[in-house]
Amino acid sequence: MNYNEAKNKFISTWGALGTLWGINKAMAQIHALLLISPEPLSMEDIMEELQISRGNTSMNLRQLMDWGIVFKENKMGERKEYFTSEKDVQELARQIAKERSRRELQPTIKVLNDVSSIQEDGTSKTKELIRQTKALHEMANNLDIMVNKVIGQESNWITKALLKLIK
Amino acid sequence: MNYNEAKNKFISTWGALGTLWGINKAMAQIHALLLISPEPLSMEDIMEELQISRGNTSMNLRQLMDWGIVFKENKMGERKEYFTSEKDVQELARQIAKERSRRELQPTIKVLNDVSSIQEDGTSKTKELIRQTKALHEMANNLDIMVNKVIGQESNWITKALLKLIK
DNA sequence: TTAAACTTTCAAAATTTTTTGAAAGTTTAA
DNA sequence: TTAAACTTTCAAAAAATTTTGAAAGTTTAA
Repeated sequence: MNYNEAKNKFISTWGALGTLWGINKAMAQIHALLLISPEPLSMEDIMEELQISRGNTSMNLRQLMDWGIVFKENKMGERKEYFTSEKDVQELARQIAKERSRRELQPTIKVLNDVSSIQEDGTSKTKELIRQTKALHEMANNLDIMVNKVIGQESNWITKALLKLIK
Repeated sequence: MNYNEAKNKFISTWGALGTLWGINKAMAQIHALLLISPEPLSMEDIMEELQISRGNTSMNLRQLMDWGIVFKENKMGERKEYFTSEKDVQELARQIAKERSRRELQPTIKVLNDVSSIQEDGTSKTKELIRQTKALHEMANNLDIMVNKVIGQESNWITKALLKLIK
């Protein structure tokens, strides 16, 4: 496998994987491309490399910036905007964990809390609803605590967390 | 909020959340419905409750069974098939973690390994591709080890893992 | 100012995913 | 056997998501 084959394989795998996680292909591929690019890339560069339209590129870059994993960069003396991604994969994971907690875990915990707090009425279906949503609430909450522990940790956390879990 | 409001809120939230994770709405909602149902439900019950077609119900039940989180049950003296979900949420999480590792993490690790093993050629772009895919490989691998630790653990693991991480 | 060089927006088109429902398949009881 | 009671399959329809590209918007240099 030479450089170009490897690059294409990585970008397309990352795209497919994104799809599996509810992230669209273009967004995941732009991220993959920036991640392995030693230099910042312009919108033209990205469009050209991935064969996607200007609008698509613009919108997905914006989303990646909202996620806090891609940044604008300006080269001095140039009007054009360039983009880089977060290069430290631990920091990348931390940022993604943080955003997913904020966007998904926290709203879920809220709903589970509301639902599990309904008035017990003695029927088995109400009992079961309360029991199960309470259990899910507790689990989601513990997960969120774990995620936050990990977010607030210095670099190399994944290795450290692993060690703690193993022993 | 009464029982029906709570039930509907839970089912529709679970559906929306599934969508965010690449699981279709019907599948997530069938799962939610079974999770809070004290009794096993038939296909008719599910179709009726969620207002979805027979084909849709059949296909999604099959997927949930492939995931190992929904089971067929036969009531004696009845030909109809009934379905229940895994009720223990820790076991549920364990099963989901196991399947996601098998379906997503392991293939990803394989590709990252292949891509990061290309021949170094002294160019900065090759160096960066190797460096970044190696870092991702290491991270994916550590995650997989963590997941497997956790899968192989007895019930209540999430609380235990949490305690270990906190101290 | 103006206009060139860029980026963003958004309605429409393309694509992908999900859902439907009827036909085909299966199982069981008689 | 047959037929009733079910479930599964799958092509077509519907729905949801993604992508396009041109027009509108913005910024900078002169």
